[in-house]
Amino acid sequence: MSIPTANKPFTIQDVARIAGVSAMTVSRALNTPQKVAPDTLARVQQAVAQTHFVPNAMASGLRRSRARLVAALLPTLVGPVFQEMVEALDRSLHDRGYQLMIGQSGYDQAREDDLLRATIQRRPDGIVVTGVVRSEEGRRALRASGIPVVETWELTATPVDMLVGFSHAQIGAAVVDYLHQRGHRHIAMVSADDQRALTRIEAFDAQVASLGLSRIAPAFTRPPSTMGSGRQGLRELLARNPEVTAVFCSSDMLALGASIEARELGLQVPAQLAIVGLGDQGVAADASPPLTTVRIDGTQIGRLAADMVVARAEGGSVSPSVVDLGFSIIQRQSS
Amino acid sequence: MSIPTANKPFTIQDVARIAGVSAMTVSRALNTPQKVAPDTLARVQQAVAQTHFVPNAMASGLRRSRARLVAALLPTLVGPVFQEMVEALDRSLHDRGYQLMIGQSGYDQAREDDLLRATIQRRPDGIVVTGVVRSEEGRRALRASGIPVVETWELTATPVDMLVGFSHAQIGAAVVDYLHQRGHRHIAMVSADDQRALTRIEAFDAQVASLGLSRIAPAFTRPPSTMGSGRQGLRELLARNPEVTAVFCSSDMLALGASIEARELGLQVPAQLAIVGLGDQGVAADASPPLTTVRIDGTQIGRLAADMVVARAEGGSVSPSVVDLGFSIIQRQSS
DNA sequence: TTGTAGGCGTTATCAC
DNA sequence: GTGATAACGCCTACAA
Repeated sequence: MSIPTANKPFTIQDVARIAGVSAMTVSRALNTPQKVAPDTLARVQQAVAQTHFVPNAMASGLRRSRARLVAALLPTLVGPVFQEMVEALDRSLHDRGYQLMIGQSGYDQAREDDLLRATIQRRPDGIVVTGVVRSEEGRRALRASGIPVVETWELTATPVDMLVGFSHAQIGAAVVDYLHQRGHRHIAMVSADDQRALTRIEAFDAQVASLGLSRIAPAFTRPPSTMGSGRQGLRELLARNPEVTAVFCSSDMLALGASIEARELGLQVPAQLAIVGLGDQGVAADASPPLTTVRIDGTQIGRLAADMVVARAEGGSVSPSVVDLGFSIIQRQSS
Repeated sequence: MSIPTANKPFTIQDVARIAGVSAMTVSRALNTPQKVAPDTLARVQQAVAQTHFVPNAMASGLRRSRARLVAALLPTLVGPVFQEMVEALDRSLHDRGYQLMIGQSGYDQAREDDLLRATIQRRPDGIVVTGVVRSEEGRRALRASGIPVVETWELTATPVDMLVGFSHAQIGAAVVDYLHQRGHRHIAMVSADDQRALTRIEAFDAQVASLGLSRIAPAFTRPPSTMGSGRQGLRELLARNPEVTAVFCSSDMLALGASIEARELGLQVPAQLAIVGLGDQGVAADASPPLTTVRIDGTQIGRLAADMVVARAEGGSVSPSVVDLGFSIIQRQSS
């Protein structure tokens, strides 16, 4: 076997030469086989097979101004939070002949702008962003690029383009109401501290106040949200505020950790401590006790985002271009 | 604001015109700023800022035959198994100016070949595959492409190109030895049924036999490996073989589920049932009790794969081109 | 049904 | 230090 040095791969020209046709005919055989005579087609296919020719997508994308590629930008791949959405996006896009390209931004602003620029460079047919783009720089770059954009997982009055999300403020308030109705008077949060989480916290605190309860400062966790940080968060919270009888965790993994920690501390869930998670990504239902959680339909977000992006990439228009998907509280045994 | 139709984004020509220079000078200003006069540079930068110009990576990639892109192909993004590796890959590549593109293949053969082709089309500077490529078709396509390839997470006598992995057979045997030494005589597996898992099972069974123990059929789970399937797997296993005193789970999420289920069944871990996981991705250490697990250094795999791919993409050679990273059994309280 | 010419946006090369 | 030219590999438009 030869040393795998940069022996240039075959081009459409090479294949054409081997098949005894023009490059254009090879292109047709590959893209619109019905427009090629059967025996010509066979000769081309034979040459393609023989050379293992794979067309160069940079060249065809350049010529067509269509990359058949959609980019998804996520803060992190760690944890189950965005998996449903990515899964659904991937499936939907694949079915329509688009490839999904995933980029990780971290929860860091500079990194996000970097990634945004790198993504725009590839001229994908669409960009799906997790969360809303906050930097003016990033927003302008996106708009100037002319690429269809879907922001997700959050609402905003000023989307860059399209949006499919839900209200974190509503979630914060709804969870307070839910726990209050179930008799809890000392309720608190174990939460990440990203923008979406802060929005929930603000609404949570406001609702606590409007019900005449006293505000308890949340225990903040560092990203990524893991079982371990959930355990630590709950420990800190209860050390500081032992009167707490109910916690709302900003993700199911945190809630799972909190549940484990509660047991370690000798607290019965839900009798002595009620726990509510966020996301509902399987772990919640599979835990013991099964966790009450705020369900976010990631699959639906992914599907809608794919629909929107593809529609616009193919010249259609999308309406409504802003969708609030809402959420629901799934009651299980942890509360 | 204008309707976001396909108003063509600016090209390097537009920027050149605005800055009053040639396209070539803009290109230099962007790529080798030290080679242009300071005031020219300033004029170009001003024009770039004004237009929000972002260079077209398809065009530059085509011209340079370098995409500054590395593709990682994963069976799934669900679950923590490959996260460490992806995280490390992303970080290493980003630091060197490469972008990481992630593709999901599912555990499906046809889908994998599809994804391989789609990936080769983009002409990335390297491809990192999780697991070894099994289809002859896929292997040939990869070799013909001339793209540096790193297979990971597994060993094989016939790598496509480079490889950084570890021996699943050794793991299977080592876990049997470990549990046997700790006095267990009825040991079994709760396992996924992908190729790597099957290799572990085979070696596990062989070692069980060579120690004179009787073989117990594993409980198979469907991908993805979740806590829920771990719970179900253990339930099935114990229903069939109540004599089992130790289980080896093919991932930490399965082990976590098994641990939960054991508790539900009223079994003390580890007194009545020992549990060993695989992966060591945080959840193992954060569980209660903390889980004994076979540690795989995903970070190291990611880093090495990035090193290898970049070295080769930049014309260097890599040696050794096959690395066995090994594994270690981390003893915690579940065994 | 097939082929020829030209250009997508960028950069290597060589000339000034 | 800067610019003109050509070429990367493919496909649109048009011609045969």
